[in-house]
Amino acid sequence: MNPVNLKRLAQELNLSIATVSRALQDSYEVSPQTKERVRALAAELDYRPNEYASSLRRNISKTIGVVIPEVNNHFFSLAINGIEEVARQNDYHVLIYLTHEDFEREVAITQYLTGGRVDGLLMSVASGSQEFGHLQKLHASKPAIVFFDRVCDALQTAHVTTNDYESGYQATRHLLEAGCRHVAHLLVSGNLSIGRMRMQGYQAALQEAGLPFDDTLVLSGEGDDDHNTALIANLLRARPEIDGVFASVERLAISTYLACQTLNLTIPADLKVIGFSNLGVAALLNPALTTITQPAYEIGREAATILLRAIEKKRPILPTQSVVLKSELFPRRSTARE
Amino acid sequence: MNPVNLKRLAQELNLSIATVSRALQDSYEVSPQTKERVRALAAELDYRPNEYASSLRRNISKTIGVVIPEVNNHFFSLAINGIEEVARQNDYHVLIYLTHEDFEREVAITQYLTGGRVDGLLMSVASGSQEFGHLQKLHASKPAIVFFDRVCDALQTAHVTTNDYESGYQATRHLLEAGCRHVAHLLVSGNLSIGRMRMQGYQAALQEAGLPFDDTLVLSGEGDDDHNTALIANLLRARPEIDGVFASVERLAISTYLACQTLNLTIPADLKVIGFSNLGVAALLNPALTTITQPAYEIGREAATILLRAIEKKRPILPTQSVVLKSELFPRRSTARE
DNA sequence: CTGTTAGCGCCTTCAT
DNA sequence: ATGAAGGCGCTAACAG
Repeated sequence: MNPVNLKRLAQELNLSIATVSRALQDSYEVSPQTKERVRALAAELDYRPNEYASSLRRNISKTIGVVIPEVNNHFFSLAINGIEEVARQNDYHVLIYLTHEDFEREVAITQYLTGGRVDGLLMSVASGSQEFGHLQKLHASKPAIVFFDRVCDALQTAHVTTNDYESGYQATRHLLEAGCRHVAHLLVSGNLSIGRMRMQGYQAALQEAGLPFDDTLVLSGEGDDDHNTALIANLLRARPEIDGVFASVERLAISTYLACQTLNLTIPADLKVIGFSNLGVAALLNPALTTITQPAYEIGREAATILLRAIEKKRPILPTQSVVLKSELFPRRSTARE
Repeated sequence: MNPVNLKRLAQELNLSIATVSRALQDSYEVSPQTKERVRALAAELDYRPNEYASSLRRNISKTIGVVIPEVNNHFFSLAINGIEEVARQNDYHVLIYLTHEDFEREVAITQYLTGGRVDGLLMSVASGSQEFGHLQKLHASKPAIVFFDRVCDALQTAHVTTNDYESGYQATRHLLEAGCRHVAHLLVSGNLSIGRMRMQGYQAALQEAGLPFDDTLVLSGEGDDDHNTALIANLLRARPEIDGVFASVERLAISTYLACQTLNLTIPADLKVIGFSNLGVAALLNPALTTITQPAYEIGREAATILLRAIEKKRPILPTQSVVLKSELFPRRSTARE
């Protein structure tokens, strides 16, 4: 059984390969009758073009890559959901790579990607990344890049983010208004743009309330969950005056909850907690956890849309195309998927 | 600036393209000195092979596809985590496709994949899929397929599953031993293998306890979360004798919880609930939710390992290579990622 | 050990 | 409206 390719179709129809190719692309310079004949046989034999050949020839892969820290996280899951949606609508394929917050892996992956495998890239940088030579090299090599959530400012391209400064400010104010006077702040990494923005919001709210900024109340939780939980427990034990916690990511909010369990602290009676979270259900299951939810699905859609549009138009992406979406305070539900 | 390809390297080194190619593949029939010269220049120019050309020529793409219902779900997220891990270790790329439990999409995706874009496929079928002609056609066309969790028996290949019958039995027994006499069962779809197995375990436990199987206590929740929650609330309202619920998937367990809230029922005082869940944190955040956790990460690793091994050896996958892993009852944590 | 040659399947001038 | 021919970048068989 011969493989079903253009050659085979051409032979069976007594046409040239070129004509068959054109017919399948619905070229205007092929007669309607011929088109019909070609299409009929293609359907009958279930012809599928070899996309690798096409990619090689046209230097376009119809594939985008998604590079994120992890997928086991509602924010990124929902974002992928949005990305995949847009990709499929435009007949693009989605390759996925996980950095696990590890700089080395991120570098390895970007190298892996230099070489035309993808037409574009959607990326949220790892918390350990401080240096961006690998991204610059990649960007120079070809693919368009759009950052979402965790941004890299060193590249001349668009970002899709949320109003992190404002959210940090509002979250902190929420605690202050509830009567807190010693608010701790938990963040993943001071390297990350989102961490910095949220922290600035936190500082602004404190300042506005006439409270001092105490950097010993700021904790950076970069390890695994158990480690972070222990760190938080230590902090709470050492500083009993802490009456509020603003967790800048979901996992730290949960670790805070667990730390409170071990210390027999009740939320929100003993300690008020507010945290970023896209795990809508967790908030529902435990109303004591106050949350800020990012529109993750929309972020994914938005980022993918900008990327694909730029690819199709073969135009570089400009920073001016960046988009800032709004997070939702105290949401009742996680973002729906469609 | 010329593109950096084999031709370019060959010219600059006064070698033939073939020799350069061989040198980069560390072929034994190239002198060490030449290899070194080639490697040095390749590194200097940051040469990256064009993988599409290579794929075209060798008819191997070093890419696998993952087709799953959704990613915004801890089970699948963790599975992807495991899959990506194994793939990267073996220098494979991972394409991802979401069916959203929709049969039509599943068919469209499989057609999309017929044509050599992937060497293999990892798949968990959509709940709406009852007919598997699309999968058989795909399988016949080329790529190796391994099913995980939601299996398709119609294909002659391996599955990676968990001990669903046993888990269903144990979950139901857990409720019976806690004194329940009217245990409802919630499942996604009677079409799915996992649904059937878990239900059989449920029935076996009832039978063993001398209780009748009442199919009006079995609810199939195929809609969205709000819809399911309403269905469950209706059931609980109409049948106040229900004192236990066995939810066969996480989302239904959560919907049960929400339904109880609207009815002012307390778990576990008024109603005992046990559910499959990979959302370890949710269970931690609400200890009233008793859970069964599948080793999702290991399932992903296992499935990917079987698939890649078969691809590398160019051997068909046999049903005898199937693996059954064990779910964990009442776990303290979700499966770690590494 | 190295080079020459012939494609993989597809697209795209250029010619008719 | 159709065909012939060349080449995308790489690999593999065959020479030497």
